[in-house]
Amino acid sequence: MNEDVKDLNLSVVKAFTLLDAFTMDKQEWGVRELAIKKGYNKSTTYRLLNTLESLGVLQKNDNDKYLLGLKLFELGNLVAIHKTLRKYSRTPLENIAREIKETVHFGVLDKNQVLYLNKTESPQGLKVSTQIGSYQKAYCTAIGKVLLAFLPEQKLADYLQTVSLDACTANTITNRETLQKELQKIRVQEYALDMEELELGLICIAMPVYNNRGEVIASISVSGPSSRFKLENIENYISIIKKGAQAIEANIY
Amino acid sequence: MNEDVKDLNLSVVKAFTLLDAFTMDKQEWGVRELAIKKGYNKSTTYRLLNTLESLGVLQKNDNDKYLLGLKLFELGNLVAIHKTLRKYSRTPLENIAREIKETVHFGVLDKNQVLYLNKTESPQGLKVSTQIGSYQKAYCTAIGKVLLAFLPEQKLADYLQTVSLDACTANTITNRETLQKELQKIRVQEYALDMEELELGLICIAMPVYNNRGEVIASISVSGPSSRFKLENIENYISIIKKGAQAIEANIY
DNA sequence: AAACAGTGTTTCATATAATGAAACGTTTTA
DNA sequence: TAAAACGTTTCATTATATGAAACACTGTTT
Repeated sequence: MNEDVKDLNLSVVKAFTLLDAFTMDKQEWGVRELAIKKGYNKSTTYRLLNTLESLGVLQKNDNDKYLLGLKLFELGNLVAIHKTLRKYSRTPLENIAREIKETVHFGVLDKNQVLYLNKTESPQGLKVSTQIGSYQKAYCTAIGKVLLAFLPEQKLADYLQTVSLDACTANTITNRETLQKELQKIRVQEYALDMEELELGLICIAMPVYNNRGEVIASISVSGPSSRFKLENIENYISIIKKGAQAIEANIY
Repeated sequence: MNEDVKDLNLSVVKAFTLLDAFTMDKQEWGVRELAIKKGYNKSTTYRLLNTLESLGVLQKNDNDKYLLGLKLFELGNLVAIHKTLRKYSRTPLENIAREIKETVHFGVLDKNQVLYLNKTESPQGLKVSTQIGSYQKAYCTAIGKVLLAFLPEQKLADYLQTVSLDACTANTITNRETLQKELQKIRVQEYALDMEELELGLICIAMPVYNNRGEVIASISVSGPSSRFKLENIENYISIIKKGAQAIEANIY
């Protein structure tokens, strides 16, 4: 946590630490509960929240609870990195979803995790739902395994050394050597499968997206419940996803 | 500026003031230039930027310049308010754009300005391009005029009293009474036109989106260059946009 | 090659501004 | 009706943000 002890502005750190408490699962916070949650003094928390509200970073609900505010929406839309990727992935993802009728995700690797940049949800009732902008473990998702597989050798080695391979389901790869072999296989076949490795009942298939220097910069996945997702369709899926990947590749540098 | 003199955390205010310097037009900032721009001390600016970087709010470029970071992308995607609107506007906007082949915008009123929540760009070369999450003056845009027209009486009165009607082009409505009459007309006909009132050569048509209590909560617009945008097509445009508005209305509460 | 200008970075004494315990109003719950 | 729960304000204290100046590094100019 306190790695470098650089001389940071503590108030600003606290402010963003407070903001981190706002998640999909808990979108509303009162002063007191947030102070307790983060271990800050009530007064401090109160003033920070107040400050953030006056900046439009937070806004108050009817219940006097705080919510993330539109300033963050504004700033979030200005983030330059990956913006192009998001923009040009939209239509191809939709085309894939239309053909396969399952949820399609688009992500990159950031800080050794999968960062979801875009998605198109399945039109069907039973579907996967991931939060855009959220992170997920790389080693147990199809997208993540694709991105890991095509990582430069040294970066992959670093990852494999430092990552903690916790089991999410009984199928999760928790052994470094097994993972290494899996990644080798993915490099050859140019797609990755996630056979309920992250979540029981959830199967995904992912393929790489290349830039024009031949580097893998992103990945597309299709996810569905194991009840629908039949392995005999894989060849079909692959060709549809490949088409989408190429459509994205045509637009990026 | 210093309206209430509430006791705010100044560091946090400064941090966000720095972030506000990052715009579409200027996405990169160095320490020194940003310090000068905001009138802060170089050391202070340096430390704030450093802090923000360590939080992932900013990230460094190759050139040692700072860019908005992925933390903001993450937070921006969690902003609950208007999220539903964004989600359900996507497909209808695309359908409109496909039929009309012009850029389609979707926005709400926030702090008396138009906040753009979503868009689908025209497939044609010559097109309007607005930044999602950005704000625009209400009184000289079609979306804005629709949203003003259906504002509760008191709120509209407040707006008309306080707004400064600056001319953007020769066509901008700069007279309060003229604007009031225009809004009256919009209420009746249920659509607004922007005849080069914001920008020369740019014409827009906008229509309201209602919630199920009959209140106007958002607006859809179609924008195109005056060279293409013919008034004889208006009836056609109206019916296409109306269809889109209804598709959105079907999904929101 | 030396001087210079333009950067980011670090230092350190100083004063400002963030801090927290406690008290104060409200509203909600028992 | 008491008590608990919550947001808000106060005020003395001390922690910490501050800024001028020096430093280090880079590329440009003379």
